[in-house]
Amino acid sequence: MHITLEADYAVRIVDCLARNNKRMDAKTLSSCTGVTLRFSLKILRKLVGEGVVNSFKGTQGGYELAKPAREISLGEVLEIVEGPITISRCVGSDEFQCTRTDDNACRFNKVYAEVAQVVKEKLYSVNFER
Amino acid sequence: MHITLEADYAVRIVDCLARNNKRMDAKTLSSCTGVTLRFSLKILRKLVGEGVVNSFKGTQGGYELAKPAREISLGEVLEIVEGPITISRCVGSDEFQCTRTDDNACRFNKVYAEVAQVVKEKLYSVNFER
DNA sequence: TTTTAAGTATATTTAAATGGTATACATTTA
DNA sequence: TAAATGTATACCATTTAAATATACTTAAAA
Repeated sequence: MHITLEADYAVRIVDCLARNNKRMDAKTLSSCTGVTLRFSLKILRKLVGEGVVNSFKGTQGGYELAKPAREISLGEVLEIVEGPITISRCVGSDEFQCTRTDDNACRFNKVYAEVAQVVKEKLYSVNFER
Repeated sequence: MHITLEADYAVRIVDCLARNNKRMDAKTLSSCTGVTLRFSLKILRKLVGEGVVNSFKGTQGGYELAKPAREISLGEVLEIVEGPITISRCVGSDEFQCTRTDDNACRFNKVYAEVAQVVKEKLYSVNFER
């Protein structure tokens, strides 16, 4: 029940941008966060795609937060990289569907859903403002 | 942020024992839970080792709960199979230790620890009584 | 118009975790 | 003592995660 390294990296990157509060190129971000350049680019693309980060091409190009740090939540960043926060694989309408037929099969899925909800609330209550 | 299939299997097995409330051999448990016999045995060993299930050898042997279903929590079973419930890899004194040195590195680990605590409380509040 | 930096797309590689098997052996009880 | 059952250890296969590589395109500023 861990977050992936990639998700942790994404958090570092957003945090780095939030703390410096200026446009930064991928190379600088890479050394700031300790994430390899290539992998940084990969993650940055996802963040840009979901509207958390803006990118700028050309000289003096780079990345900056697309909105105030206060409006970016930890949960948001994690879900961009990890997908929806769920505990059980059955809960949530993923591609993974439970195939069990006995009625007691999913007795605990209700619990898992509740847990996921609590986790979500907690993670969305934290933002990147210093 | 999912539980593993193995953990889900372990829950099924304990649940099956709790619902039937009698000694059951591995083969029966296997067909009851839909987990392969071999893999059931592997999981059962862990459950026996941690005192959740008792095993009996010989003819009429098999497995039964080592204590009342009410006293076995979902969290307990999950942690037996998955290890300690944590969100970040740094939090919790695992073998994995954070090597980052900048002071902002673990700004979010406090949050992760809180989340893990909430998850734990929720999972330990549910037991296997019908 | 050249340089710098990012975008896109795809593919490969490596490593770790997960899920599942196989073999050989030990114990118990009818 | 034989049949049924559990134990221990090692192994293998698959999947997922993490990281790298290649090649080409687009955009902006000096």
